[in-house]
Amino acid sequence: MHDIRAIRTDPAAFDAAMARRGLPAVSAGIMVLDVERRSASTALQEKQARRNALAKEIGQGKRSGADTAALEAEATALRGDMESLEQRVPELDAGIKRILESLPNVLDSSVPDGPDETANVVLKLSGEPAAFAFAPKQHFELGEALGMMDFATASKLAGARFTVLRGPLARMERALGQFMLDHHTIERGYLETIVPSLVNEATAYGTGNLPKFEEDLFKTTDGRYLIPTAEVPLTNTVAGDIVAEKALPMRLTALTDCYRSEAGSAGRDTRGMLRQHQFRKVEMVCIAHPDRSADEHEWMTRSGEMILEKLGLPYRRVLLCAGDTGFASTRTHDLEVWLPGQGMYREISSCSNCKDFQARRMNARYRGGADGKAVAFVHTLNASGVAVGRALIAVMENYQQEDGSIVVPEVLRPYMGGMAVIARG
RNA sequence: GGAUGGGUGGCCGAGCGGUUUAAGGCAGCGGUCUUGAAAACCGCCGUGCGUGUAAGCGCACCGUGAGUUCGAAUCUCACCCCAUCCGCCA
Repeated sequence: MHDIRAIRTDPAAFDAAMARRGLPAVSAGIMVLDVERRSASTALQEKQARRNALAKEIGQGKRSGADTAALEAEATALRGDMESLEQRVPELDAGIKRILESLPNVLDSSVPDGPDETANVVLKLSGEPAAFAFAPKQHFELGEALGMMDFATASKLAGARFTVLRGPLARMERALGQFMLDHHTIERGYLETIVPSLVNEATAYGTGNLPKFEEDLFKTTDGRYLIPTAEVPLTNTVAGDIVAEKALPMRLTALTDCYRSEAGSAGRDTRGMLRQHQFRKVEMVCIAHPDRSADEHEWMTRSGEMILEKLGLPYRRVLLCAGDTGFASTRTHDLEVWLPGQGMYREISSCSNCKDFQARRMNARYRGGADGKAVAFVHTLNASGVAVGRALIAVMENYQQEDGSIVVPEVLRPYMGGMAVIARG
C-alpha cells in the first residue's frame, strides 16, 4: 500500500516508479479523487462541528429549562444537508484505496531495469558444478528408480502436482527441514515459530496476497485461505501492533507446508516435484527498523546461502530486475541452485525487502525514534531458507552416483541415523 | 453444534443518552529530593485524517456495519472475534 501523501508531494516520481514496473501513469487520476475527497471531507467536518456545537447548546438549554426548539430545528435541517457528504466521503476513500492497494511497491534504486528474468543480474557464484563421468539423471528418474518417489499414487489420491515420498527419501525431506531450522535458530538468531496454515482474509491482505492475487490461493469453504508461504502468518504476527523499538529486529522462522493453486503455470515444470500444489518450506521473516532493513536483507540472504553451502550445493545469487520483482518487494535476491540433471540453475530461495509496503497494509508500527515517542511503520522482509522439496531435488541430482544411489550430505547424516547412502533396498 | 459471559488507549479497568474534553491505575517520559539509586511527590503522556508557515484549530475513532436521537462508548438490529461450560473429536 502506498502513502497518498508521497504521491501528492511528487506525482511525477510516483508515475516514474510505476513505469519501471511497466504500468501506465496513474497519479493524475488519483489526485483528482484526492482533491475532491479532501474538499468534501473538510465540508463535512465543518457541518459536524456545527452539529456538535448545537447538540451541546441544546443539552445545556434543556438542563437550564430554556426553549431549545429553534436549535433543534436547525440541527434537524443540518442533518439533511450532511447526508450526501456522508455518502460521498467514504465512497471517495474506497475509490482511492482500491487504486492504491492494486499498485505494486516502488522498486529500490539499485534494481536493474528489464522486462523479465532475462534481465536479472547474477551477483555471485558459489561452488563448482561437479563433472559427472556419466549422464546425470533428473530427480524424478532417480526417485522413481529407487522406488521412493511416486507420482502415480499421488495423482490417484489428489491429482496432478502432488508427490508421494517413501522410506529414506521421505526421511531426507524431514531431515532437511530439521537441519535448516536448527541452522537458522541456533546460528542465525531466528525464533522458531509454529503458525496456522489457514489464515483469514485480513491476514492474506496484509502481505499483499489479496485482493489482487486471490486466484493463486486455495480458499476454504468457510472463507479462509491455505497459506502459500509461512511469510503470510509470520509477517502478520505484528499486524495492528505498535512494538517497542528495542524489540527490533524480530527474526522469525517456521517450517510449514505451502499451498499454491499454480493458476497460470499450466504446462510448466509438469514432470517431477519441482512445482507442486503442496510443498514444504522453511521461511524466514524479519520485522526490522527502517534504518536496518537493508542490512537485514543481506543477513537473511546469507542465512539462506549458508544452507546451500553446508549442503555442498553449487548456487548463484541473482538480483531480480524490475519486471521480475514481486508485487510487495522493493528488491529481491533469488538463490538458484545447480541441478545437474536439468543442466540449469533453478530458484530455491527468494529474499525480499518489502520496506513499509506490507506494514502499511497491516498497520504494523514501532514506537521509538529520537524522542522515544514517535510512531512509524516497521519494515518487513521475507526469505526462503530454503524450499525443502527443491533442496531434496538438488541433493538428489548433485549427489547421485552412476548406479542411481544417492550419497547423503555429511550435515544431514545426524538427522538420518547416520545413513550415508540412499540405495534401492 | 448448543449455552453463557465478554470485546473501551501500549496494558489493566471505570463509564451504560448531554460538565466525558473517555475516570482511575500500571508502564513510559520529564522534574523535585538524593553521593547515586529506590521510594515519595509534581508535571507530561492514545491513533488517524484534514487545515494552517507555525503555535494551534477542527473532525473521526470505545470489535465491525447499519439504525434510533438535536446529541450514542452508552439504546436497537445484524455480523465478527475472544473466553468459559456442555456435546463431538486428533
